[in-house]
Amino acid sequence: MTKTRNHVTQSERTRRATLRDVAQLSGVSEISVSRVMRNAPSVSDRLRSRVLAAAGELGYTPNRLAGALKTSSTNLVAVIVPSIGNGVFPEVLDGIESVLADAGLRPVLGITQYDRAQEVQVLRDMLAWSPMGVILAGTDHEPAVTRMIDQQGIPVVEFMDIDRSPMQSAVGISNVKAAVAVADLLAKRNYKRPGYIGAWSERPDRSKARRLAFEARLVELGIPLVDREIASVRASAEVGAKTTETLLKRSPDIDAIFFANDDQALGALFYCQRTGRKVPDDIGIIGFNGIEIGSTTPTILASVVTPRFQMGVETAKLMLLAASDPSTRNVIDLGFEIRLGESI
Amino acid sequence: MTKTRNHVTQSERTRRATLRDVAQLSGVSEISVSRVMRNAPSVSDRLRSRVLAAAGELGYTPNRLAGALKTSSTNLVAVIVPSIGNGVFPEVLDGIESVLADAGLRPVLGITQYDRAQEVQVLRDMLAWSPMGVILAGTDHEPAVTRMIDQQGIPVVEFMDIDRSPMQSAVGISNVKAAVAVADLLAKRNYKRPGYIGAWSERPDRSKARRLAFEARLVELGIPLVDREIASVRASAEVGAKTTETLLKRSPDIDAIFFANDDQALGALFYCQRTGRKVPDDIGIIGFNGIEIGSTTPTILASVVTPRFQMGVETAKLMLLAASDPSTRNVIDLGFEIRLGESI
DNA sequence: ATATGAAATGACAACGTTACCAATTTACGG
DNA sequence: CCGTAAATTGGTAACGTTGTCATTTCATAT
Repeated sequence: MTKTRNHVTQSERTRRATLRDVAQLSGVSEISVSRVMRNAPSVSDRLRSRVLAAAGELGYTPNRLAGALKTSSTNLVAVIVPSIGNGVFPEVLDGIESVLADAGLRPVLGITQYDRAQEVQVLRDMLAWSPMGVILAGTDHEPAVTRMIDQQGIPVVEFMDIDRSPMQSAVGISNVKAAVAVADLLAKRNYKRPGYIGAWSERPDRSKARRLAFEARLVELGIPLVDREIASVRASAEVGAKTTETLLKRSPDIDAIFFANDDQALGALFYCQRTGRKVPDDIGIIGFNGIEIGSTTPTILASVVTPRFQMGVETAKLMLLAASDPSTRNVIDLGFEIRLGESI
Repeated sequence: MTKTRNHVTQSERTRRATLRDVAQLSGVSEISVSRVMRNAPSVSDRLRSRVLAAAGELGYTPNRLAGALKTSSTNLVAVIVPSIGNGVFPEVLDGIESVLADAGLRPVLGITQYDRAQEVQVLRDMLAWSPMGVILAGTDHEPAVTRMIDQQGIPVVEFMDIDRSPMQSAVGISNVKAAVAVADLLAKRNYKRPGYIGAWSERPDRSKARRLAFEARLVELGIPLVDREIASVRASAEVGAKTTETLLKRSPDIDAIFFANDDQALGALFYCQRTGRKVPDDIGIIGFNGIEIGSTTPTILASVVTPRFQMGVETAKLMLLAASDPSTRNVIDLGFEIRLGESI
């Protein structure tokens, strides 16, 4: 037998145990240890228990780098989102993780800061780890993204909106339908002079598409948009108050505002109350996403409630499905619900 | 030369390009290609450009599984948190990611659901990938966690609280100091009958430690805690309203409540206003974390403001430091600030 | 007992990369 | 133009695992 190591260095002591160590201690072959660790079939109980004992004694942990190299498959899932600080993504991520974890898969996180070029770079970096799949936010990506994923031949699931057709599968809601529904609601409630407020963190096209659909519908309804304001910073309640102030100063006769997110909408709600405007009598407010706090405010915030956790769950489920059947091509519309609240 | 593949299968076409492919196309050795891809020194410009051309043509991406196996080092950082749906962790994670990304490192995400046993399991799973470091929430872990990390000999940084001594390094605030500060504030504002409200998502000991410190200080100040209520579900505004109702029904003479989180505190604030209790005249409310919305409410929420993003940033920086100098042992107290607001 | 097939076990060669050393080329002073 | 050192290039052997195939052991029917 070849003596690979003929000098026992200090690192010898702390070296991570390998299959070989376990095999030697338990007096079986390496491949048998491998089979035991993987719960592969064709292993006798006697051998299994002997191996497990040795593995326990050595504190052996399989080295997935080696295993993955050999099988060229990992339990890693690349999850790339625009942001994670606040807003909707943490909740979606929560749903994703909960399903992946049960399936023994691990999310590897990438954040793009809403920058398409960064998405490409992050994806490239992640693909070097041979993830078994990729989860992306939105359906609007650089061509390179599609190309790289196609080349790897792994499943992709896109979550958030389903207004454009996805690379393979997608889970989300129709932002267009939501925008139309809000416009219809405003008309039904007899608002005549609607406005729109968004923010930087709503930059991607799904938000723009939503706004355009909103404006188009308003025109159809005969109550065209009076004015809009898109903050150039991340959405927050503070910013919501500021943008509302700006918008109302410029167009004081606006009688309802559709916000691209609830943070701004709440800020606006509080701003109006502080400045003596009656909501919804003087001005109607409706937000987007249906964050929890909005349903407990003294004036309950109207909002388009999106199923964020469930979106994550369904996204991950679709990933599992695609893993077992690569031909999977699904688009799941989770729909939305309008919480009327008391602000509209 | 050995012909490794003598049958060109269909997969041959889609097979991911390897060093060998690039080497053959560019007419250099594999090791030279490796050097070019890693920007290793001792490569002539001529060779470099030839290799890069070939790599580009083949769409070659290095296989990190192989590289990592050989060097037994990765750019992966295991990040294990109790939860991610809402609350403080997304913001910390945001800070962590922003620093790691700049350093070319990737967070691999693990969620424990506040379950210590799960933390062990998740960590074990992640260590199989030989991460270059581990980031954990809190300083209270199963002995197995410490053991496994020690055995791997990699850096750990614990973030959140720094009241117990960390395995290696930690970044956070002192929950004990914060609790004492709140108790002192209540005394100074002449509250006499304080209460405490927490929730399930505050389960770990850092929250308990905070509560105990709060109670102990109140005793010292001669205004012992009147009553407390710990919701057995995740914190939310809705739950905050409910727990407040329960607490005040049981102990109607409570004149101030310290909440373990701002979600519940906001719910309580709204609940009191809805039910005609004047805040802070009838009852004082102070929360924990200082979430943004609390600073725009008509009655600004008093809260202990914690530097969550910065906590993530400093945590990741410490990880980088420990990566270059494994003997790093730091404890960074980021401190907190009390936003007095208008609710206390 | 013996034949027969199934179950259990093992030997060996990869997977794609990089560390380590050796070989070759280049640069430059005398 | 030569010798020497530095810079550049390459050969070989791992890293720790698993797929493939061969070999051994075992159970069962005859």
